[in-house]
Amino acid sequence: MAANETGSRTATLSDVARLAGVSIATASKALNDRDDVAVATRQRVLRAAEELSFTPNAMAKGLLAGRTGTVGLLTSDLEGRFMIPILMGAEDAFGAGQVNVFLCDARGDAIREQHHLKALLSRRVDGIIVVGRQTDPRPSLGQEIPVPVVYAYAPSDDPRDLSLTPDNYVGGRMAIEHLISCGRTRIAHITGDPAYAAAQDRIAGARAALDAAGLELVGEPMFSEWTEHWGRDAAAMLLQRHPDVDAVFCGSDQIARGVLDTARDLGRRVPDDLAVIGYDNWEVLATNSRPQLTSIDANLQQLGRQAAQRVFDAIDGVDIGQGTHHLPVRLVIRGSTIPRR
Amino acid sequence: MAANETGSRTATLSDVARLAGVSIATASKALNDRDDVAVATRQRVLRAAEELSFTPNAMAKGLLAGRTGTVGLLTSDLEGRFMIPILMGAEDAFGAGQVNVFLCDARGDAIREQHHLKALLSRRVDGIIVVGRQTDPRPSLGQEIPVPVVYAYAPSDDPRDLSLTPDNYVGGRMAIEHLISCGRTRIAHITGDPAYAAAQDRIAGARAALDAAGLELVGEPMFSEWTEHWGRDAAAMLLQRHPDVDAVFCGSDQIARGVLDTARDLGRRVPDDLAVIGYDNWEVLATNSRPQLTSIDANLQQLGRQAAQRVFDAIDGVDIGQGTHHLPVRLVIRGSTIPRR
DNA sequence: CTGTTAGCGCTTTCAC
DNA sequence: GTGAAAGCGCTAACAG
Repeated sequence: MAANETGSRTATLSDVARLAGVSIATASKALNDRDDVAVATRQRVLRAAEELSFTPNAMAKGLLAGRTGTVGLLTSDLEGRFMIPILMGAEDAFGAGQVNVFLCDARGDAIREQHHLKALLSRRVDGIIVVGRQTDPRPSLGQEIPVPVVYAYAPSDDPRDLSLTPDNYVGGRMAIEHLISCGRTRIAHITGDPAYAAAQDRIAGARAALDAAGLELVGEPMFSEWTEHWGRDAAAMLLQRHPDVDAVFCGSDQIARGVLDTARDLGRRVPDDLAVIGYDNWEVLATNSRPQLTSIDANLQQLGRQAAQRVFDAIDGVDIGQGTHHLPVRLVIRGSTIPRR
Repeated sequence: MAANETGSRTATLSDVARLAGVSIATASKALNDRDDVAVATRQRVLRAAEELSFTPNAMAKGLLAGRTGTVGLLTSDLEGRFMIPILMGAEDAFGAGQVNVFLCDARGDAIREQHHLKALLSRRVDGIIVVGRQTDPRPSLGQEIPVPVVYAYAPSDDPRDLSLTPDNYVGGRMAIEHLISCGRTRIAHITGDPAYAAAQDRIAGARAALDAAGLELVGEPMFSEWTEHWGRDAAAMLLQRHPDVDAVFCGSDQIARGVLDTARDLGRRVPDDLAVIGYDNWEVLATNSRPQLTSIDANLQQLGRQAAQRVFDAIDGVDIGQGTHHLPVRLVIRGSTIPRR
């Protein structure tokens, strides 16, 4: 019997009742631990259910209850590195209870997203989390959705929605403050695509921290792609133009890896001659570099968990508020900024 | 109205019927494109549905139809790199139609898996895809599941189940054949944890290819972790012990990155002096190295798609067979084995 | 304590 | 063409 086709229809509550010799209602009560059932009867019902390997039909239940114990996760870019931890966090928060997650990947396509949204609504999900692929604001799903919606990572462009997004401004500030506290004063910035809100927010934070210390960025921020290649090329240019830099704040761990490569090629010792800090704390990159990479971690899993929690709260009727909330990030210090003893 | 609590209950079919001035039955027929409805009536019903933004209740439908248009995706390691493409492939295959995916991550915990399985069954999913985190066989869910089950990546340990897994043997063979076709004859192998079936299968394939060419591996396969660190250390040992190697087959792209690093440090030119081939074709690693990394791609997205297709077929009553099927992998050639002109 | 009854929202005969 | 009625599997009053 490949891939299991048991001919027999799955057992229903009435099958259980019949086998136990009681009414459906009594069977229901027994199975749901209601206290107005004789112990002996409950035993009999439980045994019957066991024997038939009875599994209650969640849909029938949902039909009555009005809630399905189901939430929709509407992502736009499953492949993206940032989606996964958020998704895990959400799954975690839900997984504990009776909730299951519908995963829908719109592949960044608005039409598909609308289609998925419709499907979720028709499945009567109790709530929806929308996970974007960047921290740039995305179009709101609108205010007409009959269930609570929370936006994670990419905030909604409608301030009436509730959005949770990592605090890139503070991230940029923390990175610089760390470098300064390591005694660096000639700090440059290499980052990715200037069109990303993330890039700009981090720069703003970085500049604020420099300002506060009476410092300035060495040269202008260098923009291009979020890749190792760019990190290498940019570092080469930087070190030639400004040989006196003593630290580089990188917009991503990938860029930082490239910077480390070039520093090595040019005989600059990290962190002694040059401190390097990355962003995202992509473990597999950050812990396998030489030296290991100090980085800013956006706590995405926690962000996902919080989004889920908010959806829960809203389902329970709690007012979860609105607007875009910037969640704390954290600094993870490794050998690329602090010499190991 | 944050997070959208529209006070009014979502519209039901009977609301639509009332507004259109017809019976529920007629409204149902009109909305489902049944042909025994007058054109004018249908128009009226459709307009009413539109006006109330009526969304049919999939659960009520499912109760009647006996199928839910829903499949369960039971993964054991969401974080893993291999899960995602499979998951995407499956979502793709399903997404086209009316099917939605329930995502459950068991975090590699059998208890949690059982719990999730129960939840899926009670939600009356039409089928289940089980995605493992390695290519080592995993415990079967058993033959008692009332819906079709397909195992992806990690095969089931029960041959009565249907499993789809990448062909690591052929992958190993292809890697070596490619190196040989590049004129290499002194080939070594650096790989990860010997306890992984993947590691052993690839070695077996590699040895077969070497045999066929009358060659032998240089030294024994070097086992440890699947990390860049190990790749660097192993390469250093290898090049010292066997300075005459002209190619290294690596068990993962991460290891290969490490090997490239060391080769560079020791002044070995890649690919001229030393050809390097990785495994997994992890794009972000493979395309950002110097030179770019030739690698074996397991076509995971396609594997996911196929798994979904099989589940579909089984739902439609097609016999999908049983046993473990090894799906083709492919060689992606880049600069680490072939000099760029 | 237990069983009867009435639905949840929808589709589907089967009369009219 | 259209509508009344019978459920899908289950829970929640309410009687007994």
